[in-house]
Amino acid sequence: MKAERRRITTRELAQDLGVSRATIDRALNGRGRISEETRERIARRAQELGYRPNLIARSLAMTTSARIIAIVPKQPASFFQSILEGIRDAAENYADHPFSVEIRHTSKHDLTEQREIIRRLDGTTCNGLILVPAHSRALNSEIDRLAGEGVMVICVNSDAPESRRTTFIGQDFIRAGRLAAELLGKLARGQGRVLSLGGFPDIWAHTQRTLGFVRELEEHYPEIEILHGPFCDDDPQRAYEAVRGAIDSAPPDRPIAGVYISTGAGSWGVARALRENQPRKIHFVGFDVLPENVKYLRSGTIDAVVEQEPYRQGYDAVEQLHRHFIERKTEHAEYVLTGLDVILRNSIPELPEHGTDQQF
Amino acid sequence: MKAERRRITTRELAQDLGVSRATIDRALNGRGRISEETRERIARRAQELGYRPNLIARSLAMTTSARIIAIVPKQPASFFQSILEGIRDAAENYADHPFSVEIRHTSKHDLTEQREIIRRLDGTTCNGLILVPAHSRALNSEIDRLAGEGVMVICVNSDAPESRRTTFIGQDFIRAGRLAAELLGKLARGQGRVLSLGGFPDIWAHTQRTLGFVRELEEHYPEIEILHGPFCDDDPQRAYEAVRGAIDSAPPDRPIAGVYISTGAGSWGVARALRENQPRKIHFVGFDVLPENVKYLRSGTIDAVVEQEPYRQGYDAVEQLHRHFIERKTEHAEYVLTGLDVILRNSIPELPEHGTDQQF
DNA sequence: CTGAAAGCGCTTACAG
DNA sequence: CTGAAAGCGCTTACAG
Repeated sequence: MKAERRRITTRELAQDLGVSRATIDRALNGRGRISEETRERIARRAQELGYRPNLIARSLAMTTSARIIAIVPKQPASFFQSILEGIRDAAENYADHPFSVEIRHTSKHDLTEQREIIRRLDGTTCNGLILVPAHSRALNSEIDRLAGEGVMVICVNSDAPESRRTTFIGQDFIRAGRLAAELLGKLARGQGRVLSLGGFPDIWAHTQRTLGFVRELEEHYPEIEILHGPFCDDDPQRAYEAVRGAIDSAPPDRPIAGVYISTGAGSWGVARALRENQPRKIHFVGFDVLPENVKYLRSGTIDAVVEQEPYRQGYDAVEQLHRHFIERKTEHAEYVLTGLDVILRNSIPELPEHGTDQQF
Repeated sequence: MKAERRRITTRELAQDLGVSRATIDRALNGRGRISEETRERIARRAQELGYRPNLIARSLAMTTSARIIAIVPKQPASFFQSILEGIRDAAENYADHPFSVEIRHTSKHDLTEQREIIRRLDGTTCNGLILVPAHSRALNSEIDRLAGEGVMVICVNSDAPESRRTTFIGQDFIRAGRLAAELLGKLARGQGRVLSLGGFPDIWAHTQRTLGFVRELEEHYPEIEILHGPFCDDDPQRAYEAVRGAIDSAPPDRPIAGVYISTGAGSWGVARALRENQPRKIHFVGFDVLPENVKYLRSGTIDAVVEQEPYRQGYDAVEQLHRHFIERKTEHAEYVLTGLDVILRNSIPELPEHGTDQQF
């Protein structure tokens, strides 16, 4: 890049020190028997001469491969497809390296099924695990067992924050909720009643977003009254009913001015209820660029969604594992924050290729 | 990744066909003398057996290196720093490949200086060029000359659309303008007068954004009246004065409800004028996450900026060149669209590390 | 027009 | 505890 001199090789380093290249390898990569004295001498000299291994040569020479397993739900396809593509593209990118990514599917985003797969894994069958945890706590013991066996576990999209997973890759959920509140507050001009709906009570992403949402309104839009609605899991139908109920039972002099829900699939349930409530305009900020949500964004029923870049989450997870196993980086950020994008109608270029999951 | 069988090598392919590996290489990589007949036979068989070269082995073996030159302005640092970091990080990522990226700085984003550097380049000194064109047309003949000599030219951040550059990496400017209009229209609830200010008349990014802005308002917010203001180049002071003038001369019964400007540096000039106009709230959507704009986002004077992911633009430019020279991909998208993000106060995690350029 | 052989910078049995 | 040598899958002079 800069006018840096050609990098030094193990051969030159070996010659300089009067030892063999095999010894260099043992010293620098901690393999097998070597006297502490020579190890240290070699390490120091390598440092002095600025030795850095040629990673592609290493990759070409290595005989054993790091085995990564990624557990990804099949449904809802419109959401997990993007994470999957990110994982696949990154894996293909590293296809020539001693590094393989195998994908295991669960039928849906379900704790029991996910736990079954993880139970059968151990430190001899894989070196790394990519996971979208279906529960914020219930997988901790399995994750911790794997971590104890030397498996590097990465949580993607949602987190198991108290487990021994190495890294979480995804949204800063608190800020995501705050962002939705900020926009909703602006659109409502800081006035009126806003209905706040929950997702799953046991999914970290959902609870944290609502926390951020409420905090932001309280701090910056004190005149907005928050109407706390029920958890709707990730179920559009329940979200639909909750919104209908709130609209119908609101006193005429204090109507609903805005709606919030902390989940992507719930968002289009909310949107359907609001569409039926035309022509009264109720502001609504949801989550995730799902095909159903895009439809309502186009028609104006959804003002905006906050997006989390699922493709990049998948891609970055593989990259992080590559950095660990191939580049042998030892430091790993606990949080890799991706995607906190406000998506409006004009943010969407065209319909995503994959179809929708259901006829809702 | 999947349970794909081990990839076939040149050695096996050669054995299968009863030729040498050198011949395989000549056939597949179009090097030197080879009879059309054997070339075709080898190509067909390679296809049948699904041969794909091991790219890291290739990189390790190659003796000549692709030379990439990137021309990046030093000022304004707060903006170009990010592009530069993207370029540097990507280049470092490929440090072991026969692929070098050299950065040449201009002092500011200036046509004359930029053209001087390009004039001294040719097909023997470099293979690829990364450029943030300082003019939408005036560099065309130099770009075309380089393209004619086999240099792959990539425009980043702004475009020279009628030149023979291979790819433009950056925003869809029309949509960026539309997005700003959509948000401003929503915030103003489709009512009132909106002042639209220009940037440089010769920078593609600026003119196209304003085009998109005007179209969106006309199509979706027909009741908004557009007040067409002057070009302010990229000068905060001129933007400041234009806004002051418009506010002062607006008739009391038809005040300014919103402001738009198509440039990032202009945005903080607008914001300063609006801050002085407190407490009347005038909506404002600008461009780019510059430190000065972040300040006004925090205080609420700027409602939002539309962001273009400069880091990624730099990174992707290097990656595209790598794909061409190392992976030898022959197809290249003419447009790689990055960053069309709406940034609100809560989108910003913390102040960027680098300082500001001037005391404005 | 084609092939045999050396080499890129590492890792890894194998021998001592 | 240490070294000599083969090998990863390509490219590239060199020879024919």
